[in-house]
Amino acid sequence: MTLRDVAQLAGVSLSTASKALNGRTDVHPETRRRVLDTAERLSFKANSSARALHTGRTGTLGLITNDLEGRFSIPILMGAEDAAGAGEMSIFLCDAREDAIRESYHLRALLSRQVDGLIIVGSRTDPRPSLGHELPVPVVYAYAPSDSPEDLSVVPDNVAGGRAAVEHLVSLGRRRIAHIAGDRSWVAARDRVDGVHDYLTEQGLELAGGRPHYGTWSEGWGRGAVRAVIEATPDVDAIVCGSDQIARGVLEGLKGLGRRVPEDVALVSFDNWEPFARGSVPQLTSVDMNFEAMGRRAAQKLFAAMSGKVEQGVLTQPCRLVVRGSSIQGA
Amino acid sequence: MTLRDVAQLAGVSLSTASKALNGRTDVHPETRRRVLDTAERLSFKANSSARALHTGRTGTLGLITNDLEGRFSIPILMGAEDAAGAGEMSIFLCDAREDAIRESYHLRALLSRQVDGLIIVGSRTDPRPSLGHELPVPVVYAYAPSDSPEDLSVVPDNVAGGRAAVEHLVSLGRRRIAHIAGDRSWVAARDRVDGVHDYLTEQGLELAGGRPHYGTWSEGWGRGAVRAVIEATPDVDAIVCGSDQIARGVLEGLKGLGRRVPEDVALVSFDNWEPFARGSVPQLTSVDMNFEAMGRRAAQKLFAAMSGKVEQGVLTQPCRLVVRGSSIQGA
DNA sequence: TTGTATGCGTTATCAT
DNA sequence: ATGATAACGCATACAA
Repeated sequence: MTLRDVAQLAGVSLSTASKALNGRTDVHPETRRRVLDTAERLSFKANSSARALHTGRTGTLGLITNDLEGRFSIPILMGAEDAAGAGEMSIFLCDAREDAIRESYHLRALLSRQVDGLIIVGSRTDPRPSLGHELPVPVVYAYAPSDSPEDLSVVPDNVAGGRAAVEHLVSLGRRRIAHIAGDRSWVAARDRVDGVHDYLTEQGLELAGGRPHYGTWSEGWGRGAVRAVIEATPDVDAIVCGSDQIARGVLEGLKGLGRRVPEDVALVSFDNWEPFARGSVPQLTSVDMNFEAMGRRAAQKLFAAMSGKVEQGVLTQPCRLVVRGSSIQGA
Repeated sequence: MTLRDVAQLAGVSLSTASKALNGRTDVHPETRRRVLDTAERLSFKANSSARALHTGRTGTLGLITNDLEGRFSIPILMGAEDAAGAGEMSIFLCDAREDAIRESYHLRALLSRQVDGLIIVGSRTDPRPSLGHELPVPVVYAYAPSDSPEDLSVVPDNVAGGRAAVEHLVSLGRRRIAHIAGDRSWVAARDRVDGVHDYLTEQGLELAGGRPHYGTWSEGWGRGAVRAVIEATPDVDAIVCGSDQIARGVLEGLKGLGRRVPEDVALVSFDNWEPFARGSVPQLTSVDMNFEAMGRRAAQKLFAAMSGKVEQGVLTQPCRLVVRGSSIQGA
């Protein structure tokens, strides 16, 4: 099924058929209708290799991801699909599995496929090595920013997320707030801590126990840490947890200690990973990273760069507090 | 950077350069080396649109998925990447979001991009509508089988998985085994029940309480159901749970009832979704669906079909029991 | 063994 | 308004 067939059946020349299908001017309305009709009838779709060969644009994006479970990359992919609009763009998804060799391998393959742009998704918000500035197509880094200020990156605003979490608790009248955080070596953990600390300081408050408790991103850490927190500051009335998984551990620990959530201790966590956040009793109030919006934004910036509007630096994507039963009774 | 440039710098003609790079015979070793060297030096990669236009093969696969979180599709994608071998294939990932309109839309787009084959991933193992047999490229259905016997599908062997789960419990000496299953309307739930039932019957045993307990795929269902089970059959010494999430609820419920796991009651579940299976205390013994192997298999079958070896029917992919602390002390 | 010439399906330029 | 024709970059049949 080629354009030639369509042209023949419509009784026009190849070039007229092309113009008609591409919505160009200088083609009689009647002729255009006839061409469109026959194309529809034959369910003709232009061969995109041929088109790409001529136009130099393939209408494809490369998405290289490094998060093994696709927890970030699938929503980001969906956002990018949306941003592209009526399916003008198709996306190659490659999994680099945190391996630089594999990543550069995928990179070469994608460039050879003449993708129009690249989105690089990391597994944590710590800066990652830049792919360099010699690439023939624009690149946007998502979730993990590039370590080069000349690149463009989109990352979640974890500091604002931390503020939002603790602001919510304060607005509920809680004042003795502890923070059981994630892994100190992760920027995300420290950013969240910073946001919490900033807001408390502004309000003339401070963390129960005077400092955050760093650990690991696990339920086990939450279970263990909450014992220490309750022991050190028995009057604590709220806990900010570094992730939903930590919160699940904290919740379990609090039950074991006879504290009710949210009556005695309110909980707010991060990620809003629904299987975890909505599986517990009570469900978790959590700060959502807005991955899909991040994907949309990344793709939009990519399109902008493709049309010449290059931008640099790190853009932050607002987070969104989702309130559930762990912080408000009856929610 | 085109082949012409490479040829020019290597001092040969276009066609000689092409032959040299494509490893064809009838080219002087010395000449080939010179061409390969210059290609390497210029980091030349053939324009795949041009190649595709000529050969009719794009070296791309389309993967249309319907599972929102990418829990199935990412491992399946990885498996397919592996099966393709040294990165010969790139994969378009499209998310149809359980929407037939969107699916057919992606389908059209992928066909217009001349993908060499298609993998269609569903969100549950119930049969799904076939895309038809008029497609110009081979299709393999993964996880959710096609409802047409003329198509080729690869699905997890949930019946064998159910057998494996209960066989493990019986081998540990458990005899009063209950089954808190998932949603009865899902084939996966019924298959797992069937496997459990078959093995028990073979062994002259039967389920504690005489029948499985169907519900929903949630922690909440597990929490509630386990109370009823313990009440009805207080001497139960093992429970097969329809999913890891159900098992998490069951585990929590058992603790509330003062039963120890695994000493009093052993637990086996399905999915081996690590964040859940490894987050609890004890960790969950679980039946893994082997998604990555499923992806490899699907891709292999696709490649076979692409080279003429068409197959039909539903292939089952073996599951794998992962033993952890919920069934064996000290594990 | 090497080079010349042709075609893949499309778009774009230029006559008509 | 329409149509002939030349690219796009590569692979191959065929001539040298």
